[in-house]
Amino acid sequence: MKRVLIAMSGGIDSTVSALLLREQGYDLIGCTFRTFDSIRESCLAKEKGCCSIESIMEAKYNAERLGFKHHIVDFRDTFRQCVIRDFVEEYSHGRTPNPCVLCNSHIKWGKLLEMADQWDCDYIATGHYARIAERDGHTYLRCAVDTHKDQTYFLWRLTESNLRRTLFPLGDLTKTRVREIARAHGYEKLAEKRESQEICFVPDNDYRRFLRDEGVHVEPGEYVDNEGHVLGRHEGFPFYTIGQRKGLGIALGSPRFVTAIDAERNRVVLGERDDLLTTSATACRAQLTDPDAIRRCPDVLARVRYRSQAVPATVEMSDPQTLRLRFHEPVWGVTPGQSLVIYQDDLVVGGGLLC
RNA sequence: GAAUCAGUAGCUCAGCAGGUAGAGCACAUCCCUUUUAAGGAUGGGGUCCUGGGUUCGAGCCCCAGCUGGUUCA
Repeated sequence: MKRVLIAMSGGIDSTVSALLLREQGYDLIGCTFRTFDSIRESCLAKEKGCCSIESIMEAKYNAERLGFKHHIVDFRDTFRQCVIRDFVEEYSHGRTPNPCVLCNSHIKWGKLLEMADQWDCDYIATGHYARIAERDGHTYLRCAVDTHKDQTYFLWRLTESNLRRTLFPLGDLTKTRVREIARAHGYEKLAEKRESQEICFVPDNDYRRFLRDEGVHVEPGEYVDNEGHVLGRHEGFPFYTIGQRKGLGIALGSPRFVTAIDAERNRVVLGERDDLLTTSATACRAQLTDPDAIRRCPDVLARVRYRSQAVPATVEMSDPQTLRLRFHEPVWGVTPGQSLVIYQDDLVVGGGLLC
């Protein structure tokens, strides 16, 4: 009997995943990470985040109810080292990070696989909406059947060896179906639960407050236009992101968007919506499943933000670490720090960090 | 000092034979969403500079004042 270590958050997706795997006859061990302490009052007042103590206990309870062992593992130090530090660093440099991408590769897969070895597990499993597929002898991440819930964007950093030991029980299911399964098994409350939607270590959804608490230096600066004319004052560049419109607190007659962030001079550049259209982009720290395949066939679909439309593009590789993309149509809001994920058909063929 | 223009929602402005006000932007809430955003929907907001006067009735007319801009001396 194959043994699977399943990551459980206490939410519906991982619980249904466990349920399905058990039905498929796997021997399960459950595991929940303790990644962060949300001790802020403002956080406690809000709904419990996926990493709250309540969720951890719920995960444990669900595992026991399903009849398998469950471990709570304290990764607070590692999480801070890998994920939070990068998050704070990136914002401090005027960039906009994807903490989930780092967490997935370092914590979820990195640590989970170590533990899988420790506990003699053949596979690890999570409740992500994604699939795995083979092509030309390579193992690829593949989009979920439920395109609306597809989470491959956050998983692009997983390696082939990661994927070969991974099971995604929800990849072929729609969210609606997952809810039905939960209900059918008596998990009524879980089925009704809202989608979690905030950064897990920022349960009150106020990342600005979080940055302040983490000691990021923030001081007011100037809004300027493309020519450098001063338009007004902002609260400090780390509080803004490319493409942001709301919360600028400045009225200039027509909608303005953040088009650039100048961390050096603490300036935030505002422009019109169309100023954010580009036909090229560069991504660093790139990763390709099969670089040769991309050289042979460099036409891809590129996604520049989670849930944004993937656009046809051509990849030019200068060095293995860097991807240069030429979009066949303008894309809006390329943002340094965000992930670039490239697809061929519904396979994730690579990704990188936009710069 | 004189002449002149302006003073209406947080901002920029529109309004009219004189009948107790509107638009864009901003802002708030909700929807969407395991990042930041975007997008969609809904909504809150105004002593119409002040004081008099004319009128059944004034943001709109008249007088005075205050404030700001411009021009002339």
